[in-house]
Amino acid sequence: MRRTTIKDVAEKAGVSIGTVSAVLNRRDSVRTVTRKRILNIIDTLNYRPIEAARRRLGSPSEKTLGLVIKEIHNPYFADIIVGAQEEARKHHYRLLVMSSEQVLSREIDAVNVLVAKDIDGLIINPLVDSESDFTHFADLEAHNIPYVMLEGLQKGETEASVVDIDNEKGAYDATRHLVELGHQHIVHLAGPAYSQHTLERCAGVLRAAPLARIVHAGATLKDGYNAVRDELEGALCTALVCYNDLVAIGAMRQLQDQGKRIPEDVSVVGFDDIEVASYLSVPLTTVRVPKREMGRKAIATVLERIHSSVESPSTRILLDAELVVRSSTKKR
Amino acid sequence: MRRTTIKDVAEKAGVSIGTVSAVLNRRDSVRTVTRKRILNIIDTLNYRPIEAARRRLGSPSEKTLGLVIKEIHNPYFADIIVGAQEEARKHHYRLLVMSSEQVLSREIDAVNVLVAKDIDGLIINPLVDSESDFTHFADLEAHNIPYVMLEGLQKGETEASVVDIDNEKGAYDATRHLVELGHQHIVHLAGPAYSQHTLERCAGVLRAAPLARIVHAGATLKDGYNAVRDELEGALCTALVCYNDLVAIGAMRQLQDQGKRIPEDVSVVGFDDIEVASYLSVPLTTVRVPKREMGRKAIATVLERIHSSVESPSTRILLDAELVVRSSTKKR
DNA sequence: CAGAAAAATTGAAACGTTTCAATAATTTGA
DNA sequence: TCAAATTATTGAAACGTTTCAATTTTTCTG
Repeated sequence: MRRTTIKDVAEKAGVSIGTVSAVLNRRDSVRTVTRKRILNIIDTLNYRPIEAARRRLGSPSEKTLGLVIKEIHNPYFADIIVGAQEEARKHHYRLLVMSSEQVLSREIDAVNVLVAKDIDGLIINPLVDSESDFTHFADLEAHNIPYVMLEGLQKGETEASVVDIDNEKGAYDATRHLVELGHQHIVHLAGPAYSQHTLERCAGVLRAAPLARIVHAGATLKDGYNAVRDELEGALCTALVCYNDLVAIGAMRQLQDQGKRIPEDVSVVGFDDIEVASYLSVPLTTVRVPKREMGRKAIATVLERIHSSVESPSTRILLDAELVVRSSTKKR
Repeated sequence: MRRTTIKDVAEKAGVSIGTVSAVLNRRDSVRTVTRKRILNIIDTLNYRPIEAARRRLGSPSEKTLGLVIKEIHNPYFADIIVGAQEEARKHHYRLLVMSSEQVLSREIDAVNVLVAKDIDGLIINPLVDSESDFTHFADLEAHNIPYVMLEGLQKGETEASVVDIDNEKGAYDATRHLVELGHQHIVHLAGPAYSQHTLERCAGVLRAAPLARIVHAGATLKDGYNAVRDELEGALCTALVCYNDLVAIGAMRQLQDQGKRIPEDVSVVGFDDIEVASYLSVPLTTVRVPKREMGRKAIATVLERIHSSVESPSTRILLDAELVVRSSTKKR
């Protein structure tokens, strides 16, 4: 049972495959009658060109971009995806999304698949990992596929552009807010080791409150819940700066389990401003990250690189993030 | 600046492209010395076969499956994706995810892209739409691409298998729970029109509580929030059955804004059991849907179809969903 | 209505791979 | 050491498209 090909169409229409191809590619050199006849047959035969065969130097197939995120569960990424999709769509590009689920081998794998699927550009939120030998980025460069990162990487090896917010400043603002409210015992539930953001946000917290205690937590609801349970046992703590909103929600749940009230007993600040943050019983004070905007900007940036013939220099675009004060923080 | 091809490798290694191809495809007919030399050169040149060129009858390229969901923002889908990814991985398949964001044209588009990218099978959570002419499903069939739906469609036109839960029963159980608690004024915040689940769940609610009032809401946080604000103005209502957990959370927020307590004044039941449901200040009573399991099962089912040579009959697999009682519901 | 100009169509090469029959090189056995 | 057997390599066809120069058909002009 063979797949229908352009040849079948041509045969049935009594024309050459060249003519069918011309119709397919909307070249206006085909007579209206012929075009109609061919279009008809395409329809009856339910023919669709096999994308894989369309490539030829200069005709880079359906325009497709790839996006590799760290985890599908975090609404933070959902927003980035939506923004990216919007922008990609606007420029008639398709977006293929893959998630590394915080495993480096999967990140590498995802990049490989995407490259194999012949994408024209890539957005990636890379994992930070000492194991990382950066070959997948080297591959991208070797294949001449422009890419943009949504989180800078330490090593200067890669020449990629970065679209992000100023995480240090965001964390500083959040912590500063607590300090101004009179908090003296601030704990920072820090993010996962595989994230560059973790480092940047720690730095911001410490700049605003040098005495803050840093506790390793993670990036998920459970991480926040567990960190408070395991690390804050009876510890002196009047305010929590969380790596992100999910961690904050998890932490709040555990705090509540321990009979502590928010914000009366403990103030909590999140990060990201995911939608649900404002729907909680105690609406969360958090740092609003322009997630969609980041997605959009990232796409716009790769697109620029794709279309500029000259080797554009790598840039670092930092969007604004601002503190949104709601009900989870209170004067001490 | 041409891309490196197999020819370049062959030339540099002083062998024929056939030999390089043999190495690439792990055929054991290549002498160890030759293999090593070629592998080396592949490495230096950073060569990677252009996937697009690998297709030939019988060698269907990198094994890839597609997954089309309705919206990226709902954690419900995140879990399905994770389950699907797990199962796909286990069988050495890759998963490409696209979201229709509740727009039919995008769903069609997504299917087209995926087909063009040469997927071997597809999982789709289809939009219900009167406009839908089902051509994209017809296309899948014409291209002989097996697919599985995560939500049945009314029309009997398509012969696809379905993996789902018994939504009618789930909604019945949820509502029955409220009835048993003595509630007489039950309102159902129903889902969006584009979802088959909406119909099924309405039916379940009405079977358990024929007098329940059905209010059109939607599937998002905002939908829940707005529905309660606009439709329940002073209406008699002691219990809410929500289309899903997101709607429930939105509704609870609005209820709270109106000074109502949960569950003392109003009991609320959700649907899906997304992770955050159990982290809320008032943990949500909800119907637990085995989301990962569904993702896994769906993949397993397409895979079966892909590998069975005979035309396997379409099946309808219903997984178990059960009510999880937490704190958002209370005796009247 | 002929000839020229313009428009439409054809046909073959090219894209980068895999496959497989044919050939070449190596190993084995006596 | 030689032929046979085995193993390794080659070369060309095939996959389904696009492209573009060459050819054919149609339209226009006087």
